[in-house]
Amino acid sequence: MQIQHTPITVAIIEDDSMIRESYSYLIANSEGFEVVGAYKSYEEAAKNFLNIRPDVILLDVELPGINGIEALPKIKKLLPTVQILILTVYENNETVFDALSQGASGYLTKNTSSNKIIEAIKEVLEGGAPMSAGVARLVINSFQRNQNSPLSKRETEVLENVSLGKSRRRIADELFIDMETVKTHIKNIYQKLDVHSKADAIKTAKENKFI
Amino acid sequence: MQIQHTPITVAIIEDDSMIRESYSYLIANSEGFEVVGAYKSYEEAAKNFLNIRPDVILLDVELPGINGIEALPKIKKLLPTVQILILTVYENNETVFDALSQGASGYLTKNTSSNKIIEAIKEVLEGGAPMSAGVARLVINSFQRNQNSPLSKRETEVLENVSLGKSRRRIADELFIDMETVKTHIKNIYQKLDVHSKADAIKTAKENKFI
DNA sequence: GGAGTATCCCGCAAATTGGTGTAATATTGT
DNA sequence: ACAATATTACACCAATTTGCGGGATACTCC
Repeated sequence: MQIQHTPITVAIIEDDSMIRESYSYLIANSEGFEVVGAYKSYEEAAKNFLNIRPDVILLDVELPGINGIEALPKIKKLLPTVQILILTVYENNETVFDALSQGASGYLTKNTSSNKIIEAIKEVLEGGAPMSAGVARLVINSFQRNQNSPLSKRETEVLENVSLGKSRRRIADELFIDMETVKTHIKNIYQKLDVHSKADAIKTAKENKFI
Repeated sequence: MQIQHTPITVAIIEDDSMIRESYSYLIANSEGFEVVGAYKSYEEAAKNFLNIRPDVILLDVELPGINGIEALPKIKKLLPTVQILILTVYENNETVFDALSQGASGYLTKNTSSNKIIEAIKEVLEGGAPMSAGVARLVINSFQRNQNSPLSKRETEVLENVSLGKSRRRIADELFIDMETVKTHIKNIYQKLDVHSKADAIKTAKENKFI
């Protein structure tokens, strides 16, 4: 029941006309919101973006022509300050992380309820990052270390430095130990991980979240 | 208004008795929830954990003795399936990422409203990852690439592979190009980033989110 | 007391790295 | 269509790094 001096302007890019229109209807009928564009492809949207300048864009991933992920950086280039919310059925690792790394500020799956979408639009404009539960868990899991690492604390530290591209000499200097010690640690790391090279050690360690 | 056959059991570790008791009261008076322990330190909690086995733990970061971050892996070891929610005033990068990498399943700041805390407990048990808006944004920002990278697509690809510890030969093989080409790319990368070594290139690129 | 961790030492062959050039072809933006 | 970038490739060189083999001392935790 608050007075909105300037309504929040929203654009939608979604190829399914049913979904597109239902979102349009939902948002247009929410107090303080205005739908300033609804398009079925990035190409169609791009023609009008510079005139309409929405605050928030709801973006589908599976689109004809340029898909949502590819569209993200292009949109950001045209409208650097716009907040982009992904709205899709895809909830697999790769799509989520690609979208986030390309500049999405939020990620909702299509089973999200109407009022949660409205909430999400408000939240993203207040500096939040709305995510569906499953997406949030994916994201958080990506940070979690394996608690059962076979590597000791020091070994983990050494391998982390190796993964930053540092040479043994440099690691030794930074950890205030002898290069021979670093050598021994790496030798032991290789043995524990059953690998025979830097690259394989980093790969195995990352896959198992030891580093 | 649904029937809870087995209430959700919650434990709280929080040194401020005011806050601890107010959370206890709040949760104990919510339908379907039971507070099975409220402690002012990890040490105190650890004595009782194996008997009470809560579903969810609300954990403060600033604690006397072992702090919340250090307590996380210890709790996980005692109770591998428990869901831990961090509840704190700290919202800086380091604390958030430390907590998540040590196994926290959610991160709430202390200005979170009562019913949002109850929501968060439910959410985390349903496989979600409740976060305050600011924390969510921190987490999402950590994924975002810099859109103004001076590196070309191929150069970025090469540098990513370098950062995985791969040798030039191996990168060449995997990208189906000559090793000399990889060398040229690396040469150009060094020039663009104004560095003279692998480690510095990776460091600069990561700091600026080029990779 | 034994297992694991952390530290340091030696030697050696093979591979990798970083620097200096040059240059053809392809792609992209205006 | 032109200019700038990007991508590809080649040559020569010195220095450094890497991975593997062996062995040693000391400290901690259970």
